[in-house]
Amino acid sequence: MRWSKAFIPTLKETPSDAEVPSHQLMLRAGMIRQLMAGAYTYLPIGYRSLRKIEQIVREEMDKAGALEMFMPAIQPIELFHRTGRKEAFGNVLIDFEITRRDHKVHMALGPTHEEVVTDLMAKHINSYRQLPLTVYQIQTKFRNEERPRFGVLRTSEFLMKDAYSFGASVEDLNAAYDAMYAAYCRIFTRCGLEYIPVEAESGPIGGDASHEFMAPAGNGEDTIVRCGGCGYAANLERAETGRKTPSIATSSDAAAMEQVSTPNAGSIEQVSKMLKLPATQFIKTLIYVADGTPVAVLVRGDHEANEGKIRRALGVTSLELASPQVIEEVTGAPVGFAGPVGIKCRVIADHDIPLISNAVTGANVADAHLTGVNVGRDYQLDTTFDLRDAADADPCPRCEGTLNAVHGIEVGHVFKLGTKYSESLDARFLDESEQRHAIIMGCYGIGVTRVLAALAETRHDENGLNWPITVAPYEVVVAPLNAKDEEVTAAAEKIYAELQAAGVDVILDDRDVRPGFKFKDIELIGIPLRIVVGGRGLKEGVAEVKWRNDAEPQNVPLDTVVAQVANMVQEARQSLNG
RNA sequence: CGGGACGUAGCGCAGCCUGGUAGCGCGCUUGACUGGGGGUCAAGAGGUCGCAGGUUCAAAUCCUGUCGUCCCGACCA
Repeated sequence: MRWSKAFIPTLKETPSDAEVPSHQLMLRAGMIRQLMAGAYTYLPIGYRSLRKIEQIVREEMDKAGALEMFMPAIQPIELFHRTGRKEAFGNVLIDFEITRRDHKVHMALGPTHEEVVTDLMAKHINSYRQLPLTVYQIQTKFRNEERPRFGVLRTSEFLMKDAYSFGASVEDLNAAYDAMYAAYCRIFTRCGLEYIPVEAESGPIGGDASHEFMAPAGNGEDTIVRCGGCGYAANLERAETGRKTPSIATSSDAAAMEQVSTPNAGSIEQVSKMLKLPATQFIKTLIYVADGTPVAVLVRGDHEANEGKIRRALGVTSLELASPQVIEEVTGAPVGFAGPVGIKCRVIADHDIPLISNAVTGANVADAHLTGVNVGRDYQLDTTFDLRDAADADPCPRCEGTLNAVHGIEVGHVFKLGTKYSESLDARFLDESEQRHAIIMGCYGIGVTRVLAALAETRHDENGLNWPITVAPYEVVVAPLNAKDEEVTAAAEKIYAELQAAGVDVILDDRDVRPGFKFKDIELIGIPLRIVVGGRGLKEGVAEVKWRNDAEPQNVPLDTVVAQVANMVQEARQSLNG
């Protein structure tokens, strides 16, 4: 490619609408432009990078035995009714009616394709002999995000690779899942993206039925915890902590319990400000209704209750926050003043609760709190549970290490679906003994556009982007410093042509602009390898070669520069592709 | 859906409070010079001030409504 013939509208200044680095830099580098909130055009160099990621995904999917196909983005709403996902998706589903002759057709833009593939397989799979089978596609997905944000990280229209496995047994499912998991690791490695596979919500099957692949990034929307010691990593909702039940005894410096007036202050934040005591000194008392019975759940004031853990600790199936009426019945006070002292229902507490001496709690009286509340004396506990979200610095559940909370961007998800869709869409097969079973499914997604954004988000410096060679829009740029100097341009043209012939993805910056201008653009876009041909070097018979990451260029003789660069590119590719 | 901010040239912004001539930087066009880190000089082009209504002799400016975009939160199979 010749830069003079390319369409790379770089920006010197940062558009004010862009907040996060990936958005700012991709905009500035001329890779994307916004059409409206949550919808972006990929300009030529942005699309080149996107397609390179796509190709890596494709190669690894094929290698893992998945078969590529292509399903419609428009889907009949009826399929979503059958699986109950019209309601589950709610407003996220983009659906509409169109008129065809004399009748209306109600359809949706696919937010994903479980319904479509399962329907397809329902019609074509009859026998266990046709299984197992994994298919995939790379296609645009549509979701009406309530709040699109962070540029290309969260959009209403995005490119996704979605794969679906169909098996006759749990063994089939596990094999497909493991193959996908391994392929994902290779994909992200080849893309040069740092990633952490984490245990995620397990869904209907339980166990290790779901993993998310997270790219650690400060602006990531998800929080995960990870142990530096053993590598345990999990989604915040799912993460266990290594905390144990402490000794439950009244503190030796327990103060007298006192009731204080806290008019109209029902939240921890308000009371904390009023009493000038930190939230860590508070016991948060949440009233839930568990399988029809009210239960008080105690967590420390600065912690978040985890409903999944509470449900498991209680061994119940239904759990929801109690209504104001129930709360009044149990506490004798309006919402906001509940506490464990004298409460009229079962109480369960998080491990951290007995450790709070002289705690502040609601008084179970309107507009009043208690201070100096101590376990054993003022309220009783037999044992404690892990009832809250994991937090930074919690002990690891698997080893002696410590958990660290990190933000991450979800770039992939593998999920053991089971028979949820095959049951509702009647996708069944006959086994060896003519028994009919629902096909056992798995689904596996990669946000292709998100991988690109995550790379931009994590690989940049003050000068611009810094792409891994496998994803960069061009691997190498050849920059003649003076377009009017015939010797310089001739030398650059020669290098450019020979690199092309050597199979290197190269762009020639043949624009008639000053050197500094070229350097800035090249660094902003983040082309990994730069070859500079200038009058100065030419006199000595050398060109300058510099990696985007290097501080200083190295001089390479003109007659070997092509061979050397081709070699460097080859090695860089290999270090990622393996 | 709750809270907040912003819409003025392609981009970044000033002007608005206190109504009267639409301005700056970058970018763009032409020419000359220049040629190793977004260069200099000169001459230019480019605007329904988001949109609609209202107040006024007069509205970018004041009032009302509306649309759009961004941020925080809720939500995210």
